[in-house]
Amino acid sequence: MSRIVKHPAIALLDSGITFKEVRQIHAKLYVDGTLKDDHLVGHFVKAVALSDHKYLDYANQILDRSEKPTLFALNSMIRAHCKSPVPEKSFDFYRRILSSGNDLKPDNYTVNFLVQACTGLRMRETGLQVHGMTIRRGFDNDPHVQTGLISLYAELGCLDSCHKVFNSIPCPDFVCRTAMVTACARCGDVVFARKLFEGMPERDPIAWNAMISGYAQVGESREALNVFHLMQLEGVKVNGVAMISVLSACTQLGALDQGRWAHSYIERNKIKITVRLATTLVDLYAKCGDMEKAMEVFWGMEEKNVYTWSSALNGLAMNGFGEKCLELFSLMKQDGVTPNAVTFVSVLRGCSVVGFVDEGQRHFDSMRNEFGIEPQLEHYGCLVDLYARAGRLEDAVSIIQQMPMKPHAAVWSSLLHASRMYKNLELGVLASKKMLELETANHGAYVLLSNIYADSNDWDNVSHVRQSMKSKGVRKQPGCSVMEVNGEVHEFFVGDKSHPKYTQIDAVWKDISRRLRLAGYKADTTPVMFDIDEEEKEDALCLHSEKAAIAFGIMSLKEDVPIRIVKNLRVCGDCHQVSMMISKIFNREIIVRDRNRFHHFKDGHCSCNGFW
DNA sequence: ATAGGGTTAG
Repeated sequence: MSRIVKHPAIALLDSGITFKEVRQIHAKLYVDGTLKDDHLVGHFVKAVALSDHKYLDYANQILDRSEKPTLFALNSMIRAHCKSPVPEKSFDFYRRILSSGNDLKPDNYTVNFLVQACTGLRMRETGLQVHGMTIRRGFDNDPHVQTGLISLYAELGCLDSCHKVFNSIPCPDFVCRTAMVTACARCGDVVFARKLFEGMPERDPIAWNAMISGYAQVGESREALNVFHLMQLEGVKVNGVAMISVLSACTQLGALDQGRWAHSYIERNKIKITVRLATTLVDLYAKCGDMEKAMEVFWGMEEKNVYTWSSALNGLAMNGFGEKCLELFSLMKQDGVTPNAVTFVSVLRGCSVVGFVDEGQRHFDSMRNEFGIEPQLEHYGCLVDLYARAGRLEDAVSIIQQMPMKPHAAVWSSLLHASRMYKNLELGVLASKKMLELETANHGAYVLLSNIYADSNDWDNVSHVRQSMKSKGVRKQPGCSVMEVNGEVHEFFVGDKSHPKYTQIDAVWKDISRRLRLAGYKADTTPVMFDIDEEEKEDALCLHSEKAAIAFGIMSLKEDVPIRIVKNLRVCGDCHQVSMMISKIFNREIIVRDRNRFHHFKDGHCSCNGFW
């Protein structure tokens, strides 16, 4: 048997390479006879196939010219396809192995890549078949395969199966345990994930990252940051991947100071700023309301991908800079970056916040016509919102009637909000009824419906709505505001008195109320009627969570520091008005991120111009 | 000659 020496030209293919170069190398190898050796063809096929998904078809052509493809070459094709956009093609090459008669037999590599292909496909049946096959062929004791199966079942959402596989392994190594930590966290059992993590005899940086991202992905951002601190205490080396999860936790919390600290940590420790990491930074600053900094990072990036552009576009739309969002979208296209379905959600929202109906419609149409993207439910939702906000309620209704899929509650919710804003009782009633058909327990729909009736002084119906709400036992998701002061995250719940400085907050709020009343403020009582429980209403000190947060901000932050609040629900009309007034009376900038967008309150105005 | 666990946008 001859020794296999890799051709130097093949080594060139390891890094990013243009198609032209691939062809040149191919020609060279053909001419010098290298491709007569099937083993070397295997090398070449692997190098081409793995260097870029775009070259997969070409790699296949090379393979087809091979007299007898080697198992290595076919495995390489399976491997390259299983992480491509078309994992199903992996099975074509598996069939080629099987149809080669006795010449070739699937080995542990083959099954491992097939398991990964199933993971990419997220197809239960296929996954189960491949699992059965690994057992039949006796590869279910292979640690790589076992770990792959755990990841597969996690992707399928079958936590039970993950446990079965995991429990069948007598002594799982730390790679396998890490996969299991991720599997549990993704499938919703973050408590067990933590238990496994704590029980690991050996934890490398990847295991730590799995735990941090596990918490970040289920929204337990504070615990994610806690684990990150533990990681540092233990002296584990932190890398860029961990920092992505850390930044993402800060983003969720709206913890700008901690996010800034993480950013400087990255720079201090010379952690390589990849496109992904920088994109996360753009998202961090955008979602913490510091759009200037977000764009500074964005423009500073040498390489940007569709995620990067989409983050920036989303940030601009969320922060109310609709026109800038649309300008940036043009630049994106000029730059040759192809927008995808996610990008269009941000673009359509950008149009929405500035009321550019026609332009929004044009972009919507361009999805299919120019980019071949079939608009999804979300896009129709944006379109309805676009027309509804602009007051074109009838157009919004006709879109809902004509959309090719069943409208979801959010679509009706857009119409409902707009109906109230434009005082269209009839449509408001229709929208809330439709909304409640879809989500019987939607507190917001009841509140808005009752507000609509209250607006038109229809008190019979107000009490009717109220009763049906009670009889159905609808409970409000408790309002919660989060605010960071001196790098510490404070949480405020509606009517909650547990904050250590509650007494002081209460006193400050009383002072604020007094000055608001002096300035002519009258409480908007309609939302109050339904936004709070009986018990709370009797309590003179009841505050929506953002009011408590604002009071705490005023007493804890210097005057020139903006008060930044993240809220889990939409801001109510009363809080919105109060925030505008406080921004003027106290000369404070208040930045509230609610469920959907930002409100930048300054000098008595809000960036949303009353549309939210 | 090849393989398993962690990461970004709605």
